Amino acid sequence: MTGTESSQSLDAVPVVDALRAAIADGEFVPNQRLVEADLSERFGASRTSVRTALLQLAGEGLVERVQNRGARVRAVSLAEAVEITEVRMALEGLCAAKAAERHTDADAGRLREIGDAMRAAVASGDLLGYSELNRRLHGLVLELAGQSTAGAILERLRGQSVRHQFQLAMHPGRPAISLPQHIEIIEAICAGDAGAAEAAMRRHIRSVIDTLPEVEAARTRRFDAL
Amino acid sequence: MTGTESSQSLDAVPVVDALRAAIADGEFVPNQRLVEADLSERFGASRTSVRTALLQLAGEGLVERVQNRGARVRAVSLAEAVEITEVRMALEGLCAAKAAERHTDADAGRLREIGDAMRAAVASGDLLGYSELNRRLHGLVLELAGQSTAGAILERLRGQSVRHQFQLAMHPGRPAISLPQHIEIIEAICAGDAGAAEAAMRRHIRSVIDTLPEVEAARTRRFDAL
DNA sequence: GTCGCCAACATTGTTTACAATGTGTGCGAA
DNA sequence: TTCGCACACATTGTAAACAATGTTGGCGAC
Repeated sequence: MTGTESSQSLDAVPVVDALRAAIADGEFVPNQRLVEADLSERFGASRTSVRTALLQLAGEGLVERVQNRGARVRAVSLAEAVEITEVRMALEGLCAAKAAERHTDADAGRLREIGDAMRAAVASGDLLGYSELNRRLHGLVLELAGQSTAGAILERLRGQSVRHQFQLAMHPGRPAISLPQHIEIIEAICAGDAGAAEAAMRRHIRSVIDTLPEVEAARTRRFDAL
Repeated sequence: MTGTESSQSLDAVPVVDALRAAIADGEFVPNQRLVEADLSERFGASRTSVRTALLQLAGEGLVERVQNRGARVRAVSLAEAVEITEVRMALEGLCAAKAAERHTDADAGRLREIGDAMRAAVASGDLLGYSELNRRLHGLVLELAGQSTAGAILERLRGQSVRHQFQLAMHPGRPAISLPQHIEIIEAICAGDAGAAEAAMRRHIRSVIDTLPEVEAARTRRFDAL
């Protein structure tokens, strides 16, 4: 008895959401096998529900399936994380440009609000708070862009690279680099300069890409130390 | 062939492919209901297989499903087609830049070969041939880019907008506009100029976006004439 | 005549049992 | 010992029956 069952089962939450959350939270590590029968018991759902959930998550790129050999949590390599982030660069660049064209004065206020909060978080060394604000900023840009297609794709990609992204936020010295980039993005959008907004967003994400290898190196060092 | 065909769709491989092809070929029109039992008989498969296929195609954005009310072919509006093409612009721009950086001399030969064939097709008024060459060019750029993430996304988007794209190829006067753009893309990639390749690709797809409303207008006119 | 309700139908969602496939293990022979 | 082979186990894939849900048409009341 895992004891977690009474609270979360009762299938109030669809299996697919529970599984996605479990993977995102790291309860299942990359390459871990996902046996249908086990998950069925874990979530108190039928094997069919688990099966369809696995199908869907395979479509989202969170799990890998091979015929007659089951599913496992997909491990995204550094190279794949770079690829994913390059796609994000292109797509979020597009969204930043659109946001610059479409935003209202009220939207500008919301953007600057996040910018101010970011400055405060960095000043006080609140890494988790800054990480959360980072999510909110990128999310708001996406919302202002009104690009549902790009938005859906970015959401999926975020799920795939959530582990790498999280490590990034904790990388030493990272906020000092990314804060001015964020401010630059916000100001370009508020100024209604689509070209500048796209360029600023791309510069920002390019620097993320350049930092990914360091994050990976730090992770492997930590792993080797065990 | 960025393909590496969905090695994750092991449930009902034949059914899902057959259904996808049927939708792409227009055998099922947008908004047409897809009743599981009917499809089951149509493809000689069990209802379960059809069901998982529908699940997967819903994930690919080709069909829409509402709880307890079944599935239907997703109709992509003009606005959605524009959004999709804007995403394609960003992603294919990225791929063009990568292709410029990574291509070999042999690759350049293949690119120019397609370019020459395109000139010939336009000169002889071979619309279908030109349309096919267009597909091959974009596919080759994608292959040279070696971006499997972007490739998979673009493949999905192509499936969603295949109808609009096809109409586009038949649009009068279109080849005269797109041919020099294609040549420009090819030359920029062969020159190894990533920035120019990306810019050329984006200009090309921007012009596709600008043409989409006309195509839609022509389509509705043809529809009204019936 | 129209509105609302109820019952029959059509269709999807879920559970269960069964078949097919892949994997590992132990036995026997060279 | 070690290699092959066959059998048993674990796991996934498929099918069919059953339950739940939404839809449609008709009947009666106002």
